[in-house]
Amino acid sequence: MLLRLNHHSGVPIYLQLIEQLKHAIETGALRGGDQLPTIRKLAEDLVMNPNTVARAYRELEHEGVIELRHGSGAFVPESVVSRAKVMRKAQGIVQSAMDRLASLQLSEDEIRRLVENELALLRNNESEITLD
Amino acid sequence: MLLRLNHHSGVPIYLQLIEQLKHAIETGALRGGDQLPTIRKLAEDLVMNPNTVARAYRELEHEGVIELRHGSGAFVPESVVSRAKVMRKAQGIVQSAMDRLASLQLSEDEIRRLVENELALLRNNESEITLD
DNA sequence: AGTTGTGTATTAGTCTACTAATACACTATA
DNA sequence: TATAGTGTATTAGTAGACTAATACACAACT
Repeated sequence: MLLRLNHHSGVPIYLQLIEQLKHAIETGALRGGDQLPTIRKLAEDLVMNPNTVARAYRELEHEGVIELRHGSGAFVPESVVSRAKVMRKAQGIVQSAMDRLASLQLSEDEIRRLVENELALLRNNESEITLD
Repeated sequence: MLLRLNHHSGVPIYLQLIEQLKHAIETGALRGGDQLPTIRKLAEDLVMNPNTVARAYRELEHEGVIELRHGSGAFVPESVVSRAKVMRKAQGIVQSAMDRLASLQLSEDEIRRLVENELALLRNNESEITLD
């Protein structure tokens, strides 16, 4: 398994870990039933605190991507296989949208704001203040 | 001009201001050549520190959306009119993509991660760590 | 020139996200 | 039931983002 981490990007390590582990599952590097590296083992290899790895694992479990067994380890459930297909489809949607946006000369921050705006609309929880 | 602000959403006020002011321009509530509300005036109306408004204005200028004239005020340059069209197009792209993603039952965080992933790919600045 | 209204800069306080240090609790196996 | 290996919980330190307090600098107008 190959993990790409960047300690100087400003992106929290635990988020990068989540992304990379998901990628490993989606590409088949990790398959249903497989056991993931131990929290301590991975923390040692990556030279970081076990809690940081634990946080990534915890969130992955919360999203249903992995399964944590207290005292035993972390495992990839069989069910994620079909989910991987969905994620690949989603990734394609995002990629084509980003490509089209990039050709419009938008900055990254502007793209992020458009996305956040749409997400907020799908949620809808705002109050109003009126000026003359 | 109507401003929608939410002090309890966790989204920084200055970012909400940026979004709302852009929206005002894109919808035509603010037109080319118009003067925006004074920093102090807007800060007073919205009951916040002038620096917070100033920050929003500063970033909007950095993005070319408004023009700051030291001692005079903040203005909407004529050039933003064509840009508004581009932004409307971009907004449409994002909206359709978000709709399709939402129908795939993705969480907001998952969508954000896909977006960040694509943005990173368009940039490309990572180092690798290999595990056995 | 003076005055008033404008944006700008500096500094500091507060809050939260992130990471780490450390101790705890569960499970498997001998 | 002992022990080694696993995930879990609590607490604290650090850094950065956000906002505010305050003083500065420029521009228009008399």
